[in-house]
Amino acid sequence: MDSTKEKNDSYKDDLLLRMGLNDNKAGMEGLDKEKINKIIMEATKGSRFYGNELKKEKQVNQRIENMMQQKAQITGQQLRKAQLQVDRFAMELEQSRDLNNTIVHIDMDAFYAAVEMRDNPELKDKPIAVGSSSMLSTSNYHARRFGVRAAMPGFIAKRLCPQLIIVPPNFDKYRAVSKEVKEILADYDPNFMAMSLDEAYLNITKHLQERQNWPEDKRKYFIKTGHALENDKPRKEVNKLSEHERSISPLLFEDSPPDLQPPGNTSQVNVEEQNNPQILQNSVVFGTSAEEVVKEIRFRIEQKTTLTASAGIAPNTMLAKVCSDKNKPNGQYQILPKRQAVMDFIKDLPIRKVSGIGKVTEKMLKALGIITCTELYQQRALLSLLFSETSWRYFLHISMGLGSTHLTRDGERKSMSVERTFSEISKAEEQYKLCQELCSELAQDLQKEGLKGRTVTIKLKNVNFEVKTRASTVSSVVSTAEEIFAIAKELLRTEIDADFPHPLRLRLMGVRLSSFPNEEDKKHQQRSIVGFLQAGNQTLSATGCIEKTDKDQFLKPVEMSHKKSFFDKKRSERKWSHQDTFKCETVNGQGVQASQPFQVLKKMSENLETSESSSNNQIFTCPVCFREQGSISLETFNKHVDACLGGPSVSEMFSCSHASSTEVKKENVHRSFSLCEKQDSETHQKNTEITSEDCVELVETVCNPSEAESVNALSNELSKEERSSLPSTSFNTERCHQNSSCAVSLQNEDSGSLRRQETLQPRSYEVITDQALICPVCNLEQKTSDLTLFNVHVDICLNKGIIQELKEDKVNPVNQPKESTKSTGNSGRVQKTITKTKRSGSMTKSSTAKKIKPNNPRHTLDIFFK
DNA sequence: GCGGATCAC
DNA sequence: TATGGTGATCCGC
Repeated sequence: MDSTKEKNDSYKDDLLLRMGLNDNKAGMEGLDKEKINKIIMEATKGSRFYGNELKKEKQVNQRIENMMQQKAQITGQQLRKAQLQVDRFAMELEQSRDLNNTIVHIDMDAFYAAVEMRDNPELKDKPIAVGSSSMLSTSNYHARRFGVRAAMPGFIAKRLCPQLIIVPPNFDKYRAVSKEVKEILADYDPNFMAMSLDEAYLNITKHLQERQNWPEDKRKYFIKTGHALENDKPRKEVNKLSEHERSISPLLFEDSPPDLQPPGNTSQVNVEEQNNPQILQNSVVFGTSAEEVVKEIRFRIEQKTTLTASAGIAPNTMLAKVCSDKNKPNGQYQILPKRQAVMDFIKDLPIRKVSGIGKVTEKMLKALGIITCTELYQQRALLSLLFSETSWRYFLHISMGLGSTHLTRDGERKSMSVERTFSEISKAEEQYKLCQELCSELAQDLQKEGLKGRTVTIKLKNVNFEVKTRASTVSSVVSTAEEIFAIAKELLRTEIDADFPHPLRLRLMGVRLSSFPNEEDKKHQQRSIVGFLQAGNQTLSATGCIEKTDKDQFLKPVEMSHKKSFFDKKRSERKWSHQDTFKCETVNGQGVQASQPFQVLKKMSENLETSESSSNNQIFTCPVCFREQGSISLETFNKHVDACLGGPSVSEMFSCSHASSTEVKKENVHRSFSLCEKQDSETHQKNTEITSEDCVELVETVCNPSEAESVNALSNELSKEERSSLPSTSFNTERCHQNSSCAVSLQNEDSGSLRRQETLQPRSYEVITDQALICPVCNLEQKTSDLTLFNVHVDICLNKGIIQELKEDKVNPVNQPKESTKSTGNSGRVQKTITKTKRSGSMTKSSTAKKIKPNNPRHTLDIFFK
């Protein structure tokens, strides 16, 4: 959509802040700004929505106040020092300024509304908006004169403009039109970056070079002609294009018929049809400059879709985006690739125009007297003391007119979610049901992209518009509706319980899955799998295609001998960890990583499970010696691998493993492990040194009176449903050992952190036992036969234990995490040690200046820093 | 890793 | 009567 930001400003800012400073252009016809604001206020005042907006505003004001206090404490010396450092960076930036690229930002004008108008001539001269009575996606320019904007609820829009026609969105249609536009764009930059259905960036640098040698013929386009009455229209449009674009006013745009062609004639002129003399009556030749190229693009878009687009041309994406807004609608603007041209343009540019500077950032900067880019530059030293490094560097880029000069390809998706707004739902039953439905939907979407992830997040918005998110990360990826729901349900339950006896009065619920394994992870896994299964094992088919390089690596171990193979490394790590004295240091919040041999086995077992032939005897290839092991049982094979590794029996590891895992960061998790492990070591005395030690260590660590209670507490955390539906079993050492068992081995890592080996995956588990699944935490038999689900259950149980532990911590402040934490002095609060610092070497900041939470210019940052 | 916030579209 | 959905990122824990 074009300038959603501006729409929000005029609507919300004026509504809430009544600052009257934004450049709302709604005044010429329709309603004047004051009247618009009055109507909006009347419609909104006293609503819950408004109440929440006020609350949020107060928070922002508080942030600003904090910032101002910090500002007041900054000394002249600090500022001078900062100035030097920032200027050094600014100089580097200046030196690396790149004006050699021609970036174009294309933005379709009032896209959805324009499509609807095009396809329904009755709407042509009327104010329309696309959306629903609760929310509008966009409005046409006619409606905008009444203050009707995107992101405005339809019922308020109706008050502003009673004649307003609200059209429900037809996304399929918009997608189809968008595709047509993109086909054109691809001619100029096959790697163009689509930001949405109606917006895209192009890098036409290469096209421009090639175009210089193009004959006129190649730059010639024929104007499609409709019936006689319309004949002149297109030509007129084209002529307009050759004139100053500024002369094309919104009024002209509004008045020009959206359907230049009669409805019946849908044929479009394109390159293939150019030779058809019957269609062609007129033609236009575009020049070779960037400006001409963009005119050509817009011309072609209009010819093909009967829709207009606006465009910006500049040396980088940030500027191009701002430019495309300049002569909207149906206009274009160029910043010439000269430093001075850039600076002139930037000079008085309000920072709010820049993508990434939103309402809050604008307000915070305004409090510092910063409205334009010039002011942003002038205050650069101060900003470096008040904002995070990410933020002030971003600000500096903007203030110097810098941005990305190349378009980065879309990275991999990081999350997927579904959420829904509804009329109040307060009954827990209905909330669970809804949650389940959302999980199902999400699972379907995930399946389409073949995604699995480890973090489930639920989002709740109550009737007062207060938003909460709650997340849980489990050890193995999940993707099915059942798996996700098992986790989401518990998160929801915790929230419901927390407010008991009051119900959660919800107006929105959402479920998100994230922590998808990245490419690295996948390759890693592949390698492990291939290593085990490549030798003529059919199960390869289950893993899909294998990369050649990976394959080679395992097929020719001898040739690889000069390098340390993956397993070699793991083997030495393992030995090293055996020799090293174990230190029981935990880092709060530290993730647990799988130790390799275990991981490998897990993956292999998964493969066995998923393969069609899951008989016990398989042909295995040892990942250590790379010898085929013939048709043997898994257990025998495991023993062989162990022998190769010189480590403990794999079968022991299996039996000494946990059916699930979570992060070992809370003590009660240790406790449950210890209890279990204790039993385990009694029955299995052949534990490795390291595990034995660990067991002792752990048992000692938690050997206090509350330990048994902790386990009980965990099982008590289970819902009534679960308790009633499951057989009540006392903690059973035998089961603990056979079915789940707990602590595996602990490695001493470089960081000195305590890590637990990745616990066994359910499928591995299934390989070795077909007994009932009993949760090692709550000790209850689980109904499910789905092992992933079982795993999820155990993770949840463990997480619940963590929650329980936190509650205990609250009650008893003495019970604080002791490792890797430091007291902050005054407050007595405990902070986690900073393990990672993003600060660049040369930059230091005043220790007194606590960072203000900066804005989050998502893709702007992408664009800036990639 | 979690939760709140900000931003874009 | 009534104020969206999806995805990303950052910061401080």
